[in-house]
Order: sequence, then C-alpha cells, then structure tokens
Amino acid sequence: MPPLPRSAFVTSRVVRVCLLISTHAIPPLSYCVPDHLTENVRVGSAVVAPLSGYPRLGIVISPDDDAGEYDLEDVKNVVGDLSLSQEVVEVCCWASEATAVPLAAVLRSALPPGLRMDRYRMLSPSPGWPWERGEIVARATLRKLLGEAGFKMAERTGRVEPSPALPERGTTEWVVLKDGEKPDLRRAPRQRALMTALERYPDGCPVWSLLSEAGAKRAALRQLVRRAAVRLEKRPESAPIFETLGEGRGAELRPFSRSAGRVVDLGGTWVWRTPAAEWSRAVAAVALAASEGEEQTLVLAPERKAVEGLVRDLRWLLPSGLSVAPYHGALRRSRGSVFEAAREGSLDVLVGTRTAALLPLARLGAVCVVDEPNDAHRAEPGFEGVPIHVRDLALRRGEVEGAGVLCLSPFPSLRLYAPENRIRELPARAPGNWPAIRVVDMRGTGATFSSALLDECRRGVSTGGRVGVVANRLGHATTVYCKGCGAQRTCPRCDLPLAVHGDQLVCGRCSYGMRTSGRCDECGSERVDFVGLTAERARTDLARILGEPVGLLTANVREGEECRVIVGTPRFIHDGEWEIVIVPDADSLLLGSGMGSVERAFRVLHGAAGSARKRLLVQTRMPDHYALRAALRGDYPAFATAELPRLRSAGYPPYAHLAALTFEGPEESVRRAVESDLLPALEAGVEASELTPFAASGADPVWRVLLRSADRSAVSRAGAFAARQVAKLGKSGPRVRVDVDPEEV
DNA sequence: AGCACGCCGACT
DNA sequence: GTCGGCGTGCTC
Repeated sequence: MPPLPRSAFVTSRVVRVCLLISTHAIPPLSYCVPDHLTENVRVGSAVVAPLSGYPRLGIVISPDDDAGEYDLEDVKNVVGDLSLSQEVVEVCCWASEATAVPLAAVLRSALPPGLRMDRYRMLSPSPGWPWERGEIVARATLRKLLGEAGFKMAERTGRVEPSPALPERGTTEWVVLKDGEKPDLRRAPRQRALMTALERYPDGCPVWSLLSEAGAKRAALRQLVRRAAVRLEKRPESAPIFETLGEGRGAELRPFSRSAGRVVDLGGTWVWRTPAAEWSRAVAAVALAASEGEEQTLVLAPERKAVEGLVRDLRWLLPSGLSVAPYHGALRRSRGSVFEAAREGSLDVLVGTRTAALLPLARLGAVCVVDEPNDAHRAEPGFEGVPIHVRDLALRRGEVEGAGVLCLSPFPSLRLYAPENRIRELPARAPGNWPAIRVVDMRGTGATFSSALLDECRRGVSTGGRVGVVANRLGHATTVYCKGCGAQRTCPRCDLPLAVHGDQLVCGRCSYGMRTSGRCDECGSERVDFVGLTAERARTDLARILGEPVGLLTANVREGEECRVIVGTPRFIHDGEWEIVIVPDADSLLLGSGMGSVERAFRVLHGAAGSARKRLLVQTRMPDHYALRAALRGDYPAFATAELPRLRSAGYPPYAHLAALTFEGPEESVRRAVESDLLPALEAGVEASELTPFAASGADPVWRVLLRSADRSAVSRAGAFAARQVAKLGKSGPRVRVDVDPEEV
C-alpha cells in the first residue's frame, strides 16, 4: 500500500513561490500568507503574488519557515482549479534540477496545456468601466479600452489580477441516424460499415470516432449524407472520457493478473519484458488491479497513435464501470476536462503521451511506461516539454507518490535495466513466434544485395507473402568502415567509432578529430566507405534488380503500400506484418558512432525478428558480433550482460552522466562563454570535452561541449550554470541548449 | 547641464 | 517579465 500522503497544508506564515515566468533569472521567492488565505494555501496551490508591484501567477513549492529578515509581500489570492499536488511539485523540482530547465517551465508542463494565460479577473472596476466585478476579461480587451498605461495601472492598483482560464470548449461534428427508409447499401461496403457502426449509437456519434471505428473515409460518410441516411450536426465538444465496455472478458487478462498484482500491491519499479502484442492486456491487468484498490492508473505511451490504440483496447478489456481517457497534444481544448477528471479522481485510467507525465492524479496507484526505450518518450530540448525521458519522471513519481511503476518492452533500455538500479523484473513473456534466421556473411563482397537476399525477395513475391526490408534511419550521423574486412575507424583514445562531420572524423566522446583517409588501416584496402544504406537507395536499387515495384515506408513517405516488397525504416517494418523480413545492412546499425547505437542495433534486429512470421535474413560483415548474435536468438539478458560493461567503461549512462551543451553563436562569444565562464566554474569530478563545431542549421555556427560526471546532479548543475551565464548575456550573446543525459549524442 | 539609449541587476 | 539605475555619448 502507498504511504499516507504527508499533510499538504502549510502551517507556516511564509511560503516559497515559483512564479510562472520561465527564466533562469528569477529563483523561487518568499511571500507571507495573510490570515484569510491560510486555509487555502498549501504546497501546489496556484497563487497570485506581486513581483515589482505587478500581480503574477505562481505555484507554492514549499513552506519557508526561516525566511530571513526580509520585508515580504503578501500572497494576494489563490487561483482555484489550477493547483497541483504536493507530490507533483516535488517531482517537478527534481526534474528542474535534473534537466537544467527553469522550474517555472517544468511546472507549466504539469498544468493543463492550452491554459489561457491572458485572462484577468475584474476585482474592483473603476466607475465607468464596462465590466462587472468578478468578470473574466482578456488582456487584449483591457489594453484596448484602458490603454497600455491604464492597463498597467489597473494591474498595479489591484483592480484586475491574472486569472488563467481552462481552454474553452470547442465544437465537434456528430453524425446522427435519420429516421426513414434505409438506402440500399449492398454495393457500398464502406457505407454499410458506417451504418452498422452507427446503429449502436442511437443518440449519434462524433464523426472522427465513427470513421475510425468503421475504418472508413469521409467520402463514404458524405455519400450517406447525400442519400439522407444520416445528418451531421455540431455539438459542444464532449470530454474524451470513455466508459469501459468489457463484459466477461476477464479470461484475457488472467495470464497477466498475477504479475500486474505484484506491481500494484508491492509498489516500486518493475520491468516486464513483454512482446508489443501483449502490452494492452498487460496494462489492462495493471489498471484493473489498481482500480480494485480504488486507485488510478497513468499509462504513458510514446505517440498519439499508441495512446489511441491503448484507449481503444482498454475500453474492451476492462470490465464495465470504469473510465478511460486519452491525453495528447492533438486533443487540444478537450484536454481541460480530462485534466480535471484526473485531478479530482473521477477518472480511472489516463493514457497519455509525455505531455501527461506530470499530470496530477488524485489517487495514483500505478504508472505504466509502454515501449519504454522509445526515444519519443523524451522531448527534444528547446521544444515544448521537459527534455527528460518519461521513464525517469515515472520512476521518480512512483517513488514520491508511492505508486508502482511498470516499464514494458521486450528489450528495456540498458540505462533502466542495469542491475545497479535495483529494479525488479517480472517473469519475461516470450514472443509467440520466432522466425527461421539466415545470416549472410558479406565479407569479401562489395555488393549491396547478396544473391541469397534477392532469392528471398523473389520467393516471397512468388508465394504471395509480403517482404519487409529494414533500411536505416535517414539523416543520422554515419561512420566509416572498410568494405573489405569490416574494420571500422575508431578513436585512438577512446576506441569508439568516429562520426563523420564533413571531411573530418570526430569522436563523440572526447572530440578527437582526424581527416578521412581512403585506405583501411587493417587490411590496406581502398574500399573504405561510409556506413549506411539509405531507404531511398535501397528501394530504387531493389526495384531495378528485381524488376518489381518496391514500396517505401518512412516517417515522411508512404508510397506503394500495396507492393509485395516494401523498404521501410525500422519503426514501420516493426509495426507491420511480414512473411519475410530482411536487414540488408546490419553493419550500419552495429557500427553506429553514438553511445546507444549498439543497443539500438539490438532492438532493430530483435524487433525485425519479432515482426517476421517465417524468415529473417540479415546481411553482415560481422556475423559474430555479440549484439547481432544475441538479437537473433532473442536473448536480451545475454546482450545486457555483454553490453553493460561496455557502457561502464565508456562512461555512459547509467554509470556516468552527460550533459550536451549546444551553443549557437559566433565562435568568439561561444569560446568566451565556455572557456572563461563555464570551464573554471566546473565542480570537481565534472570533466568537459573540447569545444567542437557541430552541424549548423541556421545562420550562426553551432558548437557542442560534452560534460561528464559520475554524479548526475553535478552535470545538470553545470548545465544550469551555463544556461544562467548565457541568459545574462542577453540577446547579443550566444544561445545555449542543455540536454542532460541525452538518449543520443 | 540635459536627455536618449542600452545594459544590468533587482524584484521576495 | 518589468522596471529603475546608471553609464555612455551626443546635443543644446
């Protein structure tokens, strides 16, 4: 059972408030709590507090009993509907420290997104103003009628104060069945599917939901409107909170309930190596176990699509009487009501993307991180969201809120799985099917495609099966290796693969650089080449040789989906169903220069095997590579045992922590910021790489410094320090992005 | 001397 | 985020 919550009410007269101004320049400030507010102010409360005489919004982050001899201002008011839980505040404070992101920015991501921060409450209107006391008015309206100076005066004198509003409800288009004669739909299967689905909803159904349920396009619906079988109408957007519908389907969850029960009953962090096909049932079992103890479950999935799939599955898997809601960016305005339901405790299961990781839940019982190693679980630094992997937030939340945390993946990230983390493991579940494996040794061949590969494609095509060809991700840093012997250019100091930056080979760890040379150091061959077969090239070459159209599936391109042979990036091949899967260039995966590239290679190969029904063919010049061998056997523990010591000796997470500082600006200013400000200020135990030029995207050159330490908080402190220094230089100075423990360097 | 402008630090 | 203080540099 989770521990009882500590008393959240603040007894002290002074509290520390983090104003919601995202800058490194304003630390949390102390304010007095006036008597009439003591009942309402607690850790997590959203309050109005003055800064330079202006009322601002902030979150109470702690009591402050020993607040020096300061002449403190009073907290002006408490904003209802917005407060966070004490536990979420604690996790936010930790996340701010861990990521070097201002606390205000982290707190914002725990508040409902789409919050209208430009709303003001009319406290005491001047005579003649067209507003009533208590009315909510937009800032723009106030400015227009009062003028800039008049508005500021109104703020200063306390006639208005900020009062953020939850996003207003929008409207949704609904389909309603019309009375009367049904049209003849014998030759219109799509329309028929729509009608059958719609008959289950006598009161109508939102268009988007009906279309996805019936698997139909808008065109089919339009036909039905024309035939007067249905009509469309706008209705106020309803909260996307769904009742569960499962009846007597408990049998499907039974194989999972024992493990799920352990997570919920014992708490703590768990990994469960489970194939993707079972995630919905595993999550449902956890949610069911939590709901039996009257607790809520937070499910975190990497993308919107995965969220929606899980919501759909959970509706049917969980017994009726529970509620499930999705939460992701695309839901826009309707997120407000989900936020509210989660916070007040009326929602049983919330399934969301990383934007939901910090959402306050009244009685959090379990957190599930679905597809744990997926990079999409982490926001890119500099974009919306806190640049930290959801798994790290979930672990911390579980600890603070006394909730069980379950990470699901057939191959958890090693930074999670490392035994030093003392994370418990549930009995792994084997994939239902493992294909026959064929490894083609490409040593001594200059060809891209072996005859075995081409035979396999032809066989697949002739027997009517689908063939999936895994190509590498596009635009990733490549390395250089010898096509004769398979030897790779490595850093003489670190023995890690060198990455290509223009005509330079650069070590991602120590910034050692050398020029590319055309000859192999090992065998003298001149067949030194860039690693990496791009998806487009694989597609055109294969199509030419096979004399057969070949499809292409990547994040940006979807072409020829009906083809028998399809080249795709790992994600799209893993999600598909294939008779035969081919990895034509395993080496570019195994030889990647990044710290996680071997781990990623393992996942791509393991995942490729998992998505092949009959056969997996892999071309390589390193047939004995430990990661390749372990992946093709589906042996994750063997891989972890081999790879973890490598991570340790290379000084990568979880054994050491990195902060990647990316500066943008003229060389001189960047050098000054790094060499005279940052480097002398580094704590003992934090080492810095040299300042290296980095691929520039805009007008200004981009530079990168890596900080490394065994102590995670030391690198993030250094990162925050750099951010503060650069913030002081203002617009004229360089810009910096801090990425603590990036998934990739 | 008097004023515009920009940088810097304080604000609790 | 917003303001005021202060230095610089230019003008009357």
